[in-house]
Amino acid sequence: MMRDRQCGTLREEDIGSVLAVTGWVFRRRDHGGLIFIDLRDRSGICQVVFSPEVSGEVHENAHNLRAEYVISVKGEIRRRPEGTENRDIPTGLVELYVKELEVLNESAPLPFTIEEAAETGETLRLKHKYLDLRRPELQQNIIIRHRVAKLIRDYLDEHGFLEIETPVLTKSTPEGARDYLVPSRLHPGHFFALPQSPQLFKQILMVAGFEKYFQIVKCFRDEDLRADRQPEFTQVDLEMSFVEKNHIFSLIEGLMEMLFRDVLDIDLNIPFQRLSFHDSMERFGNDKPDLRFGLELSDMADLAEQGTFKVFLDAVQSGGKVKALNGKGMAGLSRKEIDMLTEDAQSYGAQGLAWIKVKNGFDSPIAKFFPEEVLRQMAQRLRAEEGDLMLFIADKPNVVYDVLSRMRLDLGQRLNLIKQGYAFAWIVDYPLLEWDDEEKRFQAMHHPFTAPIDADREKMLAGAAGDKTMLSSLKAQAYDIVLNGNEIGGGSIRIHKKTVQQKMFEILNISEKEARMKFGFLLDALQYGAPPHGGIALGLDRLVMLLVGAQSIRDVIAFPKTQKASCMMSGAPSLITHGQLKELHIKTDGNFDPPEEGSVQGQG
RNA sequence: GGGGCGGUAGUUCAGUUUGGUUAGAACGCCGGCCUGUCACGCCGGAGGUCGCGGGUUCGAGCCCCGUCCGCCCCGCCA
Repeated sequence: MMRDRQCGTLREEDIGSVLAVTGWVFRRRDHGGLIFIDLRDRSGICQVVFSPEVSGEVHENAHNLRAEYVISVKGEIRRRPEGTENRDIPTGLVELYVKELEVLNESAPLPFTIEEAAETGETLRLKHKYLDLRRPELQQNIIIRHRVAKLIRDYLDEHGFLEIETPVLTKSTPEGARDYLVPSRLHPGHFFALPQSPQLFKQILMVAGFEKYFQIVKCFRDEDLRADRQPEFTQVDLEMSFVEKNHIFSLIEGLMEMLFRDVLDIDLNIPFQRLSFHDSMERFGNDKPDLRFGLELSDMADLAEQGTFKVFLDAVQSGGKVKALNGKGMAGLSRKEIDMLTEDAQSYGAQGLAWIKVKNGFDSPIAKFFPEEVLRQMAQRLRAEEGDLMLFIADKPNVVYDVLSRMRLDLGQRLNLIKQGYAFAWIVDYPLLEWDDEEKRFQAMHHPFTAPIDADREKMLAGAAGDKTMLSSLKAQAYDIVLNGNEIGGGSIRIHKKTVQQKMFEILNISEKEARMKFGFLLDALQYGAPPHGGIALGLDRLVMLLVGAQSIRDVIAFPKTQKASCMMSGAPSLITHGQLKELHIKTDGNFDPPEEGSVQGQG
């Protein structure tokens, strides 16, 4: 080892010892006489001192040190002179007086300084990700990510789970997201797909009798990116046999409890609250509510019907909804400010925004359409008091939910309602199916292997595949886990009987031939004694993002991709040679000018 | 595919509204001075394809058209 200790570990008890440390020159303060350097390694920083009184030669050489040079220094640990201690850092009571200096490597001037990297444009940081990652904050994120993964492995191991790998080169399944495809050289015209998740394989592992499987695994989806979505991301994927959803819930609750205690020293309240999909939509407008604050939606349809405001009446009569939020203390808003709220609502898809100020009675352009008593009941239902602003959206149900759920988040922020902390919830009783108006058929809301709730199984098996009302009413044994308004995982109890699975395909209008072609291996497996089973997949990137308080999962992924799914550092994706294309039996249709054989590949 | 914001020195930004002399600041970098600093200080210096292409104009960082890249969002995706 080139060093005796790590920089961040030096303490008072080391005073008098002669030790070697290595690291990067973080900051230098060259006084001409004395030279101070903050030396940084993974553990932290310590101050090293070059004094001509210790060694004239070493002191002379130290003038040439620059930012991010990698050095090894050896010398005596001394107590800092009284009054010069730095109480802000753990090593601040001591310093290393350098007797020997070795420059292990020099560094070119940096494109951005390590300490100010956080304020540097992301393009540049992504291009030089190795420098961005030198920042203590980002390094901490990656270290915590490691710890989380390690804790999860240990926890699941203790609970009898086996980590089993599944193929990365697998079969394309057109359901769900767009696949990343990999051409097969040995099968011209054929393609592998990178897995969107190991769904089918983990179910087959249950049929194989492993009972408890897990994997921390990369998944791939060729869809557009967001701050919390990358084309390749990591799932904590698990599956269990002989379980009901409650078993999965308590397993995951125990896991979260352990993680939050270990990483954040926070005691979570378990079990987490459960909310049906229906209630979540009615109360919060979406199925990933941020439960750190109230500001719930209230249904106003019955009261709206007692007035003569045409927009409200039309909405109710055409099967829509009228719902409202209470803008606490917002009655003082000017007309212009309310117009801005209206613009927000419109940008979220609403036709308009109706409002009533509770201020010396009821102040609103639409107040005249309602009897005083109805207005009072509206206020009562919203718990609106003098000084509040009632905000209404009337439209098709999905528009009302969508607009108000977003306005709820906006107002929560604006009114500073969002409390510090971590609010978990299970969202349960999802509809099994979802009508796809474009394709005029039902889609599986979760995926086609999700079982209906026990109470609905017979109804599903007996019903006609075209019975829209019946099919819409079926509930699934599917569940999502939500944290502070983020979906961090989801899963279901699966169908383990071939007859039910076949019925499911029938409902989804997938022919037997088509089902065989796409999922034949699963159907085969299901007929040989498949146990009841179910599981869940957690988004590791999002979970770590929330644990470290990052704004984007890019900050918890060592080498993330840009919004256009390219890697600024490596230049991927890149053109390939004619020879490579030919070997794969692929012709591209554009004039992309692939590089010639043997030529150096361009960097984007 | 669509909407919004951004791209000017190594970096972060100002300058764009209203086109006009030599495009500025801070930090960083280079040189000098400095023995208790910790964002060290002081003095001096270098550093620019104003993302790229085209257009309008006597004249474009600024106006117009196109295009590329990054970020946020919708669609998409669980």
